Amino acid sequence: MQNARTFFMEKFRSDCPISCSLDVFGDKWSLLIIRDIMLRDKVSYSEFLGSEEKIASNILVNRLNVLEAEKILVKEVSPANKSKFVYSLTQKGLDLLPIVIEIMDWGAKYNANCPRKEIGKKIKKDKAAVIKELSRSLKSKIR
Amino acid sequence: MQNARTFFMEKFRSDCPISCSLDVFGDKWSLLIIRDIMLRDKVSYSEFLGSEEKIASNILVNRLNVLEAEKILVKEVSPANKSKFVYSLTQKGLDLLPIVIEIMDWGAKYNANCPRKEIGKKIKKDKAAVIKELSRSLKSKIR
DNA sequence: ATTTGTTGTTGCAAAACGCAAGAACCAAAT
DNA sequence: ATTTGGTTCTTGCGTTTTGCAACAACAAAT
Repeated sequence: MQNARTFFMEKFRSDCPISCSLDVFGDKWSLLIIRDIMLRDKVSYSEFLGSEEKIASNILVNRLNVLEAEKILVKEVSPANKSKFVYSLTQKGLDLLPIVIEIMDWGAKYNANCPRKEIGKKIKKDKAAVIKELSRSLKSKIR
Repeated sequence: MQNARTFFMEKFRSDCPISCSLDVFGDKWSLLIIRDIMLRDKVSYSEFLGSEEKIASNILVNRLNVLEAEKILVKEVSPANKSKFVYSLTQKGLDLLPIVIEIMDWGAKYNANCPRKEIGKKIKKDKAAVIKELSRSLKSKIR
């Protein structure tokens, strides 16, 4: 049995909250999965696998497992299809929404090749309102 | 000579602004360098190298080069010490501030081992005010 | 000339990633 | 019972990235 400090040290580089966050989702894929759930109504492995960025299946499994272990996502058998799993956000996962929105806004602002769609224009006009609205509609789906 | 589309494809996985952003700073180190500049008044290679997370020197050089190439940072000879370089944020780099603040807030909220310091408590109380205030004070230093 | 401070490089081992193929599992259809 | 189709997950293998340690390059100060 290891104490809390040992556990912490094995997992995190420092006690800086930014560093700790990046230890969890600081990679090129994790937040894209979160995006798919938050903004594209995707919920299953096969839907994530189909996204345009073409994540490899082994990487996807690994990231889903990490996000589940971190209690950002919850995995359940689909009510509609018993041979399928669906992933839902937890409150902790939903709280990533402001980060995702800010990243989207920055990316749209500085990439001519990333045309703002409806959501992007709304963000540019009133970011707080978009976060509030989305947060409200996602709230009803959290586990 | 390649056209813009080819250039874009070689660099980015898709035209999603979130994906494009992660293509630039989606790793465990880039935003820690930005944090050091924004919140800890660090400006030089040796100062970044000294941070508690202990980045390797080759990784640091690589990330600084990427951030400079992306026009997030600007590298100049130090006015005070001619054998030293200092890195400054550009407007594009400064615009990462809301992302950094949101990540810090999330990390502090969900890690018992990341006690909120003064800045963290301010963020919890009034996030927008902190961003506004910091943005204002950093604005005078951008290149 | 030597020392000191700062930035950057190199070699090598370990870890993570990307890709392709296919295995495991389950449910529904035949 | 067997097959089919859909979904999830694993494996092998080559590539890329990372981490680590030592050290090289350079300029300024002594």
